[in-house]
Amino acid sequence: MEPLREEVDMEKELMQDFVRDLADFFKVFGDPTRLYILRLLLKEEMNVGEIADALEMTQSAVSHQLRVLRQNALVKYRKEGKTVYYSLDDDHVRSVLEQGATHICHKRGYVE
Amino acid sequence: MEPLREEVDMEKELMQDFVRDLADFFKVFGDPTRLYILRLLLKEEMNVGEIADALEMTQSAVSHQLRVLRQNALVKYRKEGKTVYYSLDDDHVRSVLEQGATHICHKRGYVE
DNA sequence: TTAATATATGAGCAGATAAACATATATTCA
DNA sequence: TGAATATATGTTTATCTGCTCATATATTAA
Repeated sequence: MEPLREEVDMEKELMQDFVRDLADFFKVFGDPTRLYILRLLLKEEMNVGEIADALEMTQSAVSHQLRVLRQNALVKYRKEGKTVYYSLDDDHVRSVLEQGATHICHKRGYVE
Repeated sequence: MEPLREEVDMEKELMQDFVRDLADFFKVFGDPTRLYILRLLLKEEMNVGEIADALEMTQSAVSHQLRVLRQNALVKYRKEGKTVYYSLDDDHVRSVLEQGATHICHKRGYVE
């Protein structure tokens, strides 16, 4: 049975939404500052000030990027008094970072 | 033994180069058009015209994006007469796409 | 060689984005 | 309550990016 015109359109739209979300997801990894932050959080939970100090960046810049990471569900946070501690949200984040790193290592010839 | 100042600087620079490369790598995945192209090439080798037709985009736009994919070693190509066939270069590309897709599926609640 | 076809590329523009700066909010402590 | 501290956010600006349009290159066929 042939699919209805509307079903085809619907499926196309769902696919487009998915691709847009996927692009947004990867876009988050596509900035050095955000990767530096994720790299820190890969090791341990940290608060905003510690991250800013470690990266020698302004608190504002770090906070803006943390928002991007939050909105895309790559990090989670907990509040303790005035301080906000951030950590990685999801093991997929770890996997994606590792896959990417592996690719770069191969490209650079660090590994066969 | 304490590392020399220069060694520390060197290591930092190498790390920064690595992070920059990694960001560039992910940036390539951070655009819907490029994901559409990769999605097509995931299934089969295609030439530029076929890709443009499939995506209903101009040949120029597709060609520009293929260059980005080429420069970042995500696709390879072979020439046959006037026609240039593109395909995925590397299995890491597949893995990264799958990891990303899995993340989105989880986020959307398609999978527990 | 000339025409036709497939692809690549340079220039320009409109929209997106990251950081700086200033300011707002929230929490603790005196 | 007011001051101090930690973080978040609105605005602006310089830079980057993806597309269009025009053009260049390469290959084939007449």
